[in-house]
Amino acid sequence: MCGLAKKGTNLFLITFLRAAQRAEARAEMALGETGLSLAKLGVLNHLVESGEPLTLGELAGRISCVKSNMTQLIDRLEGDGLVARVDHPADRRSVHAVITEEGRRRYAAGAKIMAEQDKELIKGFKVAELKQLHAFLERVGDGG
Amino acid sequence: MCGLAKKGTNLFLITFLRAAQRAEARAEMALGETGLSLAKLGVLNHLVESGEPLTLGELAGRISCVKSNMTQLIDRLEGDGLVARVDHPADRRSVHAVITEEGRRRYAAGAKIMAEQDKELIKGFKVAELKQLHAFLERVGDGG
DNA sequence: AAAGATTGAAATTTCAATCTTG
DNA sequence: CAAGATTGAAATTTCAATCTTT
Repeated sequence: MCGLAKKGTNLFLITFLRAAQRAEARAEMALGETGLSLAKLGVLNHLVESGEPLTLGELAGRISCVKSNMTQLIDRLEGDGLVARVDHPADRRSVHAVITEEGRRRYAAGAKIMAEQDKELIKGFKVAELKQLHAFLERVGDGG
Repeated sequence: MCGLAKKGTNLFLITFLRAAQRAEARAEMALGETGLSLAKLGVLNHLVESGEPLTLGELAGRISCVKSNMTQLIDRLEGDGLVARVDHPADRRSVHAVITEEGRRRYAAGAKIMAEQDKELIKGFKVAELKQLHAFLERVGDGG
């Protein structure tokens, strides 16, 4: 975790990014015991939620990373035994990523940890406050 | 920018981290024209704000990164001509980072861009809303 | 031995180039 | 030639080990 000034600026943006750095670092740390990273968990999440195999290009799009990164991320997940590469039935250029049983178990464990982290994060805030914050985040995350 | 699921979860944490990813990506992109990264800008910020040279260890602490990372970050900043290494006057184990004139100019340019990004980010929100959001972010960023 | 910094290697992500298939 | 995936190299950060000074 590196990069942002702790003090010295009063930009909302800096406070925002710094808070996210902390939250992300804690999440990554907590996920550590499952052997997952946020990136790996994200891939498993999409495979579970979609309910069907996805091509690497599709996954890269959903995760917002470049295709070559997905190639290597799937390499690692395959090495972990959490996904498998399968030929695309129709298009021989494409490759499907399929989640394994172990992948589902690991995803469940990771999702549980993330839910705990989430609970901790919003602890002590009123519903109205969270609504406001959520509205802000949605706008930012959508490209505002 | 990679790692978080776009959809499929309803965790506040995910929405939060994903929004921050977007904001950070935009900030890095905008900073690009100055040749600075958020990490480099953070170092320059601390040197400017403190008003005096800082040791690499001190900078690493303020930026929340490991010391070896600061060594290499200062290597790059020195290569850019934005800071210089100077012997610590009292302790010969320590090294001071000093900002150069060019470093100050570059920092000013970067800070201006960040201010613009900040303005864009908070555009459309009321002061009271921002105060609440800020309170949340401060708590998260402090380690709550 | 402890503190400060550095070095070399590992991990993750992006970019440019390439290879295969359409 | 365009689309999908991969490979090899560059950039950034962290970790482990080392070197110097206290």
